[in-house]
Amino acid sequence: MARNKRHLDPKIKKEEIELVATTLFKEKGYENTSMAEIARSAGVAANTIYWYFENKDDLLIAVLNRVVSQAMAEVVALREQPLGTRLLKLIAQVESSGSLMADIHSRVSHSPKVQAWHDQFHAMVEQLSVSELVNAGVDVEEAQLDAKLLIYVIEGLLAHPHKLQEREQIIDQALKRIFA
Amino acid sequence: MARNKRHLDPKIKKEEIELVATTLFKEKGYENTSMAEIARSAGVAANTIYWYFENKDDLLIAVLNRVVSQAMAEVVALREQPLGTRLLKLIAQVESSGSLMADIHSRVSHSPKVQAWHDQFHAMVEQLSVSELVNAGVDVEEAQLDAKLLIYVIEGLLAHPHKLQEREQIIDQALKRIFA
DNA sequence: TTTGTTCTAGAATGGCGTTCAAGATAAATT
DNA sequence: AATTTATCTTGAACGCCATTCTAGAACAAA
Repeated sequence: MARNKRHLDPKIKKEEIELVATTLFKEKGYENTSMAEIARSAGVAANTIYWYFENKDDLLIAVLNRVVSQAMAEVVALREQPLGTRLLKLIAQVESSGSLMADIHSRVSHSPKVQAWHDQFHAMVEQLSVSELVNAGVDVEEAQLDAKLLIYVIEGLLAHPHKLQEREQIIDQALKRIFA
Repeated sequence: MARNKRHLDPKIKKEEIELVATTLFKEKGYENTSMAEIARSAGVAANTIYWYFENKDDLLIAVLNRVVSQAMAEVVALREQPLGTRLLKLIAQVESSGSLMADIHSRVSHSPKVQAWHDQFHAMVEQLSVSELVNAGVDVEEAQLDAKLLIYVIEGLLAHPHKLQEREQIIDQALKRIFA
């Protein structure tokens, strides 16, 4: 017993755990997914996960990096499209990640690492938004503030359920107010 | 043993539990406060709480009602003040409740009751915001959308740390954009 | 005095994230 | 080829948590 599966490439093992965790976190949310379940789905013992990740929050961060980098790639492919269209697409993307974004916020107070990830992510998004706004003709000084407004509106849209049409209306309104 | 404390007015007992829970939830957040700790602080056995409340989420709802009704009273006292001032005061109020607002969002997916409370609370705040905006001269049709924008911005401010000055700037900017 | 309702608490349950100790496997060194 | 070392894997346990079970105490009504 205590059979070892070293013959399976160990680099794939970590990958597999991240992949399974990504799926489960997206489907059922962070809190509703137990380490035991992740392990079962990945075909390893529960404590094996702890060889690759310090704890559950670290696994969450790995999942987040994975999800964000993929989303970024898909959003970059859409440059040339108008800002509103891209925002809606971005929101749809993030929304397909289920409650992941909400999960981040609820873990921020528990884990300094998640906190750090969150802050950095916010800074990045804010920077991107500012340059988008400046590009679109907003005064440089005000772009900083407008970016925050826009981000908070988007977070609100993500955190609360909306019909697609409602979402479009709200985004339109936000842009209209900013570019009035 | 199994000494009973009936001589202490039982209506005060429930009150005491709610009061202690309010303090602890505000101080340390919902997830970081255990039922055992609440019970200890209230001077009862852990399971006694379950006579008064179905579960921890129900206790949270009782605490929320308590906090909100108090906050509402203090905000009403400020009518006559301009909208921006009142918003800042409101945010300061809510912020003094620690991570309570964030805790709601993180419990919404776990408890249908918390979900219902959250939805109702949102509807109420939205209604109030709409009438504020209409009062302040915003077109009735647009007030609906602007209210959502405003609420999401406020939620964003609550969910993320800001210096007082930053907060004022962001609120000013939001109002400026809406009333442009 | 008896009966019933309201309340209390010790003990147990089951689930969770996490740690421990004991190995198995494969690679590196002799 | 033999031995040591580093890398992995695991069953079993730990401590904490929300919650439930069961027995019974306190009081009110009959």
